[in-house]
Amino acid sequence: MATARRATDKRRLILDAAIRVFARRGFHHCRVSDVADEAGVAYGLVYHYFNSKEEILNTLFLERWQIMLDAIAEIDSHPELPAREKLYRVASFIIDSYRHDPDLMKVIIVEVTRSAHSFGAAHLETIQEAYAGIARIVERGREEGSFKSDIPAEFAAMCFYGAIEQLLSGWIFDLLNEKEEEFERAKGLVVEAICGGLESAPAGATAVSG
Amino acid sequence: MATARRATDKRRLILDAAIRVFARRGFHHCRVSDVADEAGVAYGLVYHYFNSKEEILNTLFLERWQIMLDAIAEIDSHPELPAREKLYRVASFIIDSYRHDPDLMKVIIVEVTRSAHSFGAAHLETIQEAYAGIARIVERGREEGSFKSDIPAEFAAMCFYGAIEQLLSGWIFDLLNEKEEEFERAKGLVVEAICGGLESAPAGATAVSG
DNA sequence: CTGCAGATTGACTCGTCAGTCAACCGCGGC
DNA sequence: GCCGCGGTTGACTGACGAGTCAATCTGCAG
Repeated sequence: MATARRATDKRRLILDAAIRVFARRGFHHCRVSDVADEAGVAYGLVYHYFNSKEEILNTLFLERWQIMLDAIAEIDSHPELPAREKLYRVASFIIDSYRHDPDLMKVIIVEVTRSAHSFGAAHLETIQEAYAGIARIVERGREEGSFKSDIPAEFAAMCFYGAIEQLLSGWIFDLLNEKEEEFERAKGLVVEAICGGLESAPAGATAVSG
Repeated sequence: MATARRATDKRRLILDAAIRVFARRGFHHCRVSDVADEAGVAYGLVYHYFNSKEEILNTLFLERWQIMLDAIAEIDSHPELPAREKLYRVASFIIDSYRHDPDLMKVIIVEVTRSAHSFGAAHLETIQEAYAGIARIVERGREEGSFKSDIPAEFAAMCFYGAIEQLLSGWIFDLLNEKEEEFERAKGLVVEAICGGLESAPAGATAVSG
């Protein structure tokens, strides 16, 4: 199996190199040879493991997105948790994903999630599943009475996800500080902003969780 | 002046054609000849009015973004308006921009605002001015006491803008209904979600004071 | 009518890659 | 020691598309 092992390693090597190269130069602005060079591998080998440049990006996206979908489903599978806590965990997961592998998240967001042409369109349904997962959490919050019923769950989910993606964009574009504490702080703040709202509660009704 | 007039017309013709073509196929997936054809103009004329394909997109972006920056500043210049009303007007302006010219907004968002490579990076400062403008509104809300002080204004601005951009993306990607009523409804909902929060305000919770 | 200046044309150039392919290696089996 | 078969190599091709440019047109001024 030593052979099989090594073959797998090279494939992984190429994928990891692609993450770095795509993150650095962007999918459209880099050459397949850049990926091969970064991986320390011959040009042709890339085409031994992948049918096209696009397939590399598709692989990276699907691999990672599925992990996120599973995480969201797992978080929502605890009936005892309040909706706000669930959303906090979702925000945590996404922000930690960025913290742990910023290049990969950058590639996924910039090249797929936010790219209406080619990749965004191709993976539209997969992307939507994340919104749907978040919407399910909000829906439960509505059912249990902790969330308002006049904001549709799907709508709330898009606002929540949009806010988080904007934060990630802030880090990606270097508009936000990437210090460790900032990540932790952002988790709490984004949940407070979306769940608690920006307005101060006149009658002193702002709930604080955590 | 007849000559100058016609020259201007052709330039505008090319810009408008570019909006349609960029929106339909994406900046990277269309040829300069597509733009020329769409404008009903010879290939070379595009290069008479613009130095490069990129310059066309830059022109479109700067033109429109400045209008938005002015609108935000104008909205914020009314001291008598409460912060929530100001944010409502900002949301209105952006959503109406999309309603009025979806192709242009699609191009700006997909190709510039959400494109970390090339265009997004090039116009980073200009884009940031919009966040700053919204942050200024939030800051005033904090000062006048209607907004919480524990969420930084810049952070709140990014959440607000992110939520709106996500909605526009929903329309762009055809995830959301483009009916007239939906646009109006979305304006109110997004402001309610961000300002009022998702949580229903139950009696008696700890108030956070700052 | 003539000539100039700017507008307009579109065939052509030229660099750039994505993807191909024929040859080459190295290891495991016989 | 030889064979065969994945794994590996990188020079090459073919398409494509941005940008150039010399020729042509058009309208006006003298």
